[in-house]
Amino acid sequence: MGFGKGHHLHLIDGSAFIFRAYHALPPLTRKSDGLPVGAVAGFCNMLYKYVEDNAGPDAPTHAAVIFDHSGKSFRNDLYDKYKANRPPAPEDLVPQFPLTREATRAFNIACHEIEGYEADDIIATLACRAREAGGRVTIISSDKDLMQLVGDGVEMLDAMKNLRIDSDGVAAKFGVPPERVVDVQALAGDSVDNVPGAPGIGIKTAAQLINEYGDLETLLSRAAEIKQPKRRQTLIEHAEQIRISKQLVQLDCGMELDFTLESLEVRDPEAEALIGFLNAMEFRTLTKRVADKLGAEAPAAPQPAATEAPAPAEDQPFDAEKYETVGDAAALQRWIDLAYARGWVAVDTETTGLNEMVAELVGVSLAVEEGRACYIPLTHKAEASDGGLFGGNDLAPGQMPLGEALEMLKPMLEDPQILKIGQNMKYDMKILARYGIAVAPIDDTMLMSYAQHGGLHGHGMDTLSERYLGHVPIPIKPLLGSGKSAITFDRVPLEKAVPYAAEDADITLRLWHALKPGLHKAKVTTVYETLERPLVPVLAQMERSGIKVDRDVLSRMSNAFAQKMAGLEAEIHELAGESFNVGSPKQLGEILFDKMSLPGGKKGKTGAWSTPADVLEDLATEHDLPARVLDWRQLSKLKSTYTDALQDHINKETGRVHTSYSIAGANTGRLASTEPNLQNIPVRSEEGRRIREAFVPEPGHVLVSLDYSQIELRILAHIAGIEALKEAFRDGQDIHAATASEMFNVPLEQMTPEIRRQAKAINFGVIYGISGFGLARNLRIPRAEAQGFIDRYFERFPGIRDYMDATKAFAKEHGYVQTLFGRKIHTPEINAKGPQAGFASRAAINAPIQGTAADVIRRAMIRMPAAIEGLPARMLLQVHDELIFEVEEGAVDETIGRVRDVMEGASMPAVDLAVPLIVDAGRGQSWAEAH
DNA sequence: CCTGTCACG
DNA sequence: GACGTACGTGACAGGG
Repeated sequence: MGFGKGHHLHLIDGSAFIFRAYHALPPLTRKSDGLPVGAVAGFCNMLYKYVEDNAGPDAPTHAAVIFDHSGKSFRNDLYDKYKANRPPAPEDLVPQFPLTREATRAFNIACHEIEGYEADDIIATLACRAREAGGRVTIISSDKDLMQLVGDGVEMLDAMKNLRIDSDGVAAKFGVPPERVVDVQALAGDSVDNVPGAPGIGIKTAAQLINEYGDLETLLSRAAEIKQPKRRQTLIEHAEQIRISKQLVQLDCGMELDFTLESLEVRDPEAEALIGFLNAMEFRTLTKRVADKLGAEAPAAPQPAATEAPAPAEDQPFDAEKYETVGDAAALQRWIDLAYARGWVAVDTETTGLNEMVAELVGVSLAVEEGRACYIPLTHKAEASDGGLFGGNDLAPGQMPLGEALEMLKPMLEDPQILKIGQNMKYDMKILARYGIAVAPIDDTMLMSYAQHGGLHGHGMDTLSERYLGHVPIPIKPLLGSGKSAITFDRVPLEKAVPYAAEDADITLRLWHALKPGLHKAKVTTVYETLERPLVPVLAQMERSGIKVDRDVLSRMSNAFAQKMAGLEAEIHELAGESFNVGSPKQLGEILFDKMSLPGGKKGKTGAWSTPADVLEDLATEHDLPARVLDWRQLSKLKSTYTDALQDHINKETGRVHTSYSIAGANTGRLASTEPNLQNIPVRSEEGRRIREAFVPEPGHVLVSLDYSQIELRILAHIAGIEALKEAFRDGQDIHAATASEMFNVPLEQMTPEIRRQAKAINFGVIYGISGFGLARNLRIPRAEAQGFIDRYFERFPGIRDYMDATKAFAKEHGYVQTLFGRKIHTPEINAKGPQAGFASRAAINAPIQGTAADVIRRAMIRMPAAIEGLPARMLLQVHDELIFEVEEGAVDETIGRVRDVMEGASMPAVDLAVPLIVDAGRGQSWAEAH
């Protein structure tokens, strides 16, 4: 069969697969002989996933995996320094290269490489030929060098981000259409491949020039006309170098191939060959999975006798004596070389504080294997000779100059070939970003723990170290002291700082070894790789962006609140007949329940009166004093938590407020916002909502807010399979009114706000694991009546009860529940008896729903930087179902369009929801207007 | 440091 | 049959 119209060719960039697999996995070795096979294992898993993902209606008719041939390519003849700054492949990866070819053939997928050419050239030639023959092409790679091929039936697919890149995507990245990409690359050059380009010209400028002059040759021939003297000179001076650069980046579409397009036709895998190979590699899980899939029997694998020990026993004891203090360039270079030899390094930064937007770098520690770690002190202060309390500002001796050390570390920290391992890497990334270093790629032990043990325990370093290494880390407290006499880390003497700092990196590396295999065992690798790890750089960027807050607006509100509160306080004291602290529930309770003998008082655990708002609200119908207290409390809350406190969070340098998001804080997968919490800025009361007027855009910009409409109810409808709910959502109905209509037999056109309100409360109750008591309290109706509502609800939507029962049963059996994307939320209390059991079972019912919604918006956020690249728009905040952007005035509509597309399609392609996700958008000169 | 209260989704 | 319950967070003030 010839290749032609209607055919679809997939071209997989094999080398990219290998390197990704290699860095994504710990250094696995084959049990029987110690052959390193980690990259092969990852490669096979990726191929397997690829085959699974591409079995659908859009399946390719032809496919091939293309590899780079070892050795030099024809480009080295053009330019001897081409790719000269690439480090050699890691030692333990080299023997795995031929094995990946074998693996590809075992999957019965065509596999090619040609001496003297790079994979990109073979891919280019095949893509051109397939296009000429009238077929479609998908290139599975994220390599920007391949983007020049896109267009006219050729697309790219970034398998890691699950992102399709078409002409528009290329244009968004390079600012020019695909056919002009080489021109831009020739000008901008590429530091990774060592393509020189034109010095001082980056992608932005290059695109601008190309768009102005049409193409590179025209530009170079008319370079004399360029207005900016610098640019003009650069282009004239480096014309030859730019032409060579173009040859370097230009892919060869016309090379000779020793095989035909036809020969790439997709073939079914042959069970025997594939299983044979996997078994020989001793990949037990994958062998079994493939065998199940192909309906064949997994051969008896050489079973290791050992039981599955959770964490490998540590044979290297912790020994602070072995940690090295790095004080000069030669020593630092040795550690950098060690990192390159391994391909990974654990990194930890020491700073002057916990606030990454303010703290200054004090030192960096590295670890390359268990027990082998160093600390590079950089800005430790000398101890004062007179023994003064604060010491001087002179630097302690024996430290490398900060600039020199960072200059040496930067290439390694940014090298895509070196995996940087950290515990809570967002912190270190943010610190280093302020010194011009963009750390990547990363692994994060905190997130590895969260992905596999969310709900079981905390994920801080101390907890993890004790649990998985049996080692209590050196506490920081004695080093820094506390209270007034506390010092910052740069004042800690080196002999104490080194053991502490180096140990942190050592622990992190050991945790990585201990936790990495567990990801696969717990089947949460995808969760970690698609929902946790890629969020780190996205959040780091958002937090560094911050949001502008108008201090004057807040300050005026604070004053107004203070005045009103003073008035209320006087009234309250008058009504009470005595002066007391209105803010003390204890004292207030004594006034209300002892002195005035009002009913409904309850005492808390401490024996003090409890005075929550709902109790005061009941009393307020009869008495003025509790009514005034409620007003006072609202103002007090707004003032102390928002209008006062927010002002203290305005960063001196940026004039903006920078929250910090905990990725591993909430059990369900939600983020949590701290210092300050920008996820609980008031909105429900009119008075509180005005606080949002203080959140403003920069001049010439607009705040844009996009939020998911009813996302949790939609997910409930999908998960529990409630036909009536699904239909209502598909028809775009008012969901609470539709629920009310169904439950109370009221036609939609006769719906009253009161009936709708009750249905709304029930809908939310269901998400929370409804109880008659809870609903009764929320709606302020008798418990029996509330129970009647619930019974009727279950009758009309029987799928709900089934879902609740099934979820509880699953949790009881497995000890966890799952979201649609595979996130596990552990429910250790589910089998307890006593009141905890009730809590645990409601939490278990809620977790898949809340957690799936959290996963959806995480996916949207991870895709967002690519989606808005090139637009003058920044993502600033996330509030669970809402994303807030700051956008230049002219780009608002375009931004809303792109963001909405990403958000509404965020579940795809992993989960195809049975209901549409709908996103509402708003814009304005404040958050109040935009929301 | 714990508890109560209340802001958000 | 009684008991106690809506899910998930973080910040602040009071009080020991």
